[in-house]
Amino acid sequence: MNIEQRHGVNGAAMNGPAINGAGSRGPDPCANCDARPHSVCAAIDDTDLQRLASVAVVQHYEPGQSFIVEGDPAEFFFNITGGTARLYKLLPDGRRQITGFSHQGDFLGLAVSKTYGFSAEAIDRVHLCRFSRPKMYSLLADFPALEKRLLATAGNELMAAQEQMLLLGRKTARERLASLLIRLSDEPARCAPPKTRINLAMTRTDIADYLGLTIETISRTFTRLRTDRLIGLPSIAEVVILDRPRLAKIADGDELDA
Amino acid sequence: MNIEQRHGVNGAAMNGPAINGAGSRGPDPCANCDARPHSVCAAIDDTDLQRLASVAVVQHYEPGQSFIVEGDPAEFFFNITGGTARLYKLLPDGRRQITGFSHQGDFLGLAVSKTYGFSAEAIDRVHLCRFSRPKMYSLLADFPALEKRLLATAGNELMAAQEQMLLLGRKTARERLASLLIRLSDEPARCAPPKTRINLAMTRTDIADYLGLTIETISRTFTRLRTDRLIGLPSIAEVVILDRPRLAKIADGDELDA
DNA sequence: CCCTCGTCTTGATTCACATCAAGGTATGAC
DNA sequence: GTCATACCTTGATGTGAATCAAGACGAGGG
Repeated sequence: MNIEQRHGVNGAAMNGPAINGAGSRGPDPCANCDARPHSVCAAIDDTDLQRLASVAVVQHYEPGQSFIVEGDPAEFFFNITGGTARLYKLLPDGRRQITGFSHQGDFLGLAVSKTYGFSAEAIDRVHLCRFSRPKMYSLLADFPALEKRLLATAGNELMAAQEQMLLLGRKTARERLASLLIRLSDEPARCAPPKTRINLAMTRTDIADYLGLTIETISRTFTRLRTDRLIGLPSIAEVVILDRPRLAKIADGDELDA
Repeated sequence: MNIEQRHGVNGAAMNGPAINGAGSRGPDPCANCDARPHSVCAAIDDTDLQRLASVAVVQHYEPGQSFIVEGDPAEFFFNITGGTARLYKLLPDGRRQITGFSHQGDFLGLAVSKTYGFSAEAIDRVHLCRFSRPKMYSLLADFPALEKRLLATAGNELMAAQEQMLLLGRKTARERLASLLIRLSDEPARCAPPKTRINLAMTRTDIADYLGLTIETISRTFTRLRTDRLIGLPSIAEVVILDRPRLAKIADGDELDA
């Protein structure tokens, strides 16, 4: 398994995230935020954006930097405005389980606990807004619509988590990878048709730790899906879905053989 | 496994759940509800209990009866007032993953979706309150404290789900069972000291489907924990924890051998 | 009491995936 | 260009848990 130490990124970028007070990058950052329509912030009216902006702190993280550490005091909530992050938990010997990937519009830190229950790390360059807990709570008190939206978000994440438990507890390697590919192809287009071409932001190691497998098994399973003409692999970070119906059946555990 | 829906089983109790309009079993059912302190209903003041009672429908289910079916229209929310239920998802070929067990005070149905994303079944005799979605939403609108409480609940469930993903994706059989036993020993006593004696409401099959294993592996692992003097098994449904510190270390993946 | 049925335990064997090991490929530094 | 470094792929082998197969135990019924 993956017991070896994971390396950080070297260079000045590791000396801390770039921080901007919300006021420091334009007249009204929230008004121009392209993540707002996709995020819980959409619950707040245009007229109240000043208030929202006043409690948000904009931050940027380089690939590999972590911005939530499991066990640390849970001081902040986060809202991803760009890039992709991985959320994960570790066992003492280094075994890692990635519990999810967060993208533009995702809200992190819902768990009401003294400390964070997971860690979060930037995969590519991540942009986010940070909210201190007290300020977030006062925001919630003032904007019931925000709370409603958060509740809906939490419900959706709960459903996704149950789906992932089914995957981890009961699906084969082939079914797991097929599930991931189907999900990724559906993902960013909220209502649009599923994509045929997928760009993998994450590495094979990330995929393995997300699906509860090893990189070798991921690699072999990719190869097998390709030789079965279900997918194409034009480059290492790209997947083309060639036979979506069959891939979807495999993902749902609905395929006689394997 | 599917005993429910059978008309003509003997005894009136099996002809569907017993239903009481909230008003039909006493002057103020919510005021006397022993689940209220442990549930989201605690967010509602004594003075507003009439309102709460007016939207709740009390129901009872016999062992094996299901009250949520995955894929059915999600018309209701549920609040367990007594007994234990299993929540699960199925694959077409019958593979089952139990995503959790619900007890007194647990709230079900948070996911905001047209249809239920999981099924729920009574293990022993289950008592619950049922809320129709529209009525629940109007209740939420009138009692912001209720919404806050639901959000907190959802956050906790999300944390539990992440913990379970770690278990299913990365822990060994021994670690999984140890984790379950530690959790069960902590469970009902919210702040009280952990129990030494655990009563298993669920069968070996339930445990297996919860931990992503088979009954044979569960049985062997129980035996092994017993021969290692970590637990005692006075009867088939009882477990006594003999060496909690070591069991907890195993559960956390913190034990050199196995 | 014995018999049945459902559940649990134990043993023998198999298998899917992990581990160990080697080589291939892409990228950036120099 | 060469070299170094990640990262990925493929092959050989090992192993933890699944599967297959008996039995054992306990509760309930006749």
